[in-house]
Amino acid sequence: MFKPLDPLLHSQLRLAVMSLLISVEEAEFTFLKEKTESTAGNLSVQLDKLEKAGYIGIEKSFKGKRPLTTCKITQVGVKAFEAYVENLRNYIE
Amino acid sequence: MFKPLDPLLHSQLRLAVMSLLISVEEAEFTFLKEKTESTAGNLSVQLDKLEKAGYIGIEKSFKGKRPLTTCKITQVGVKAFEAYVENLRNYIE
DNA sequence: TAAATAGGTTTACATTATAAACCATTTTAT
DNA sequence: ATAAAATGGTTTATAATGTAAACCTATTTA
Repeated sequence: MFKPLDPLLHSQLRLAVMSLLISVEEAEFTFLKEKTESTAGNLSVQLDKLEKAGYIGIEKSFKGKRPLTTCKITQVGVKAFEAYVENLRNYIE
Repeated sequence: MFKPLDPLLHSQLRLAVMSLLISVEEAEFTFLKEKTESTAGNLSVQLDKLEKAGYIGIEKSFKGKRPLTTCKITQVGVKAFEAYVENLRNYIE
């Protein structure tokens, strides 16, 4: 009935990030920060967790002279997100 | 876009409890415990929080000689649950 | 009458989330 | 030239949260 909800995804900010990343090729740190209206610190920490879980990939480069962090959802991440949503439905429908 | 998710409802166990209570006249502690597969301690704590928020009402009585705790969702609780679900949709759809 | 069960509550602990503080560099203003 | 502000983040300290273990009272069973 109530399947466990992946704790990594059952977090407002991480869920918002995954929600953004699932519908886009890739996204920059600042884009995610604006869309989620989070602080940089919080976002940084949560992106790390998602990366360590293998849900997203993070690439660091430069845009001009400025550092640039680019995020991309992985196949593992897509699967996890879909499973989470599926499980969640049992709670809210 | 991403409206804040009521922290009181964005918790696996509390959400499961609310999900059960919303579709039933009232429910006993032991019923909720079985359906949610939670420990009694955890359930007790979470029910307290829901009650303090005014999302549920808790009545204590006796069934025969045994203590009986009965829970019932309030109108405030119903509203909060519906708002939560509505907000959540932006994250998962 | 001792032990097990029922129906919980309290509390201690571990995990988590969050923002404040920080860092390196770059741009703008003076 | 240089001080001040802005950019693009990361680290870390603290608060808040979730959870189960330990506990409690009463009842039933052996």
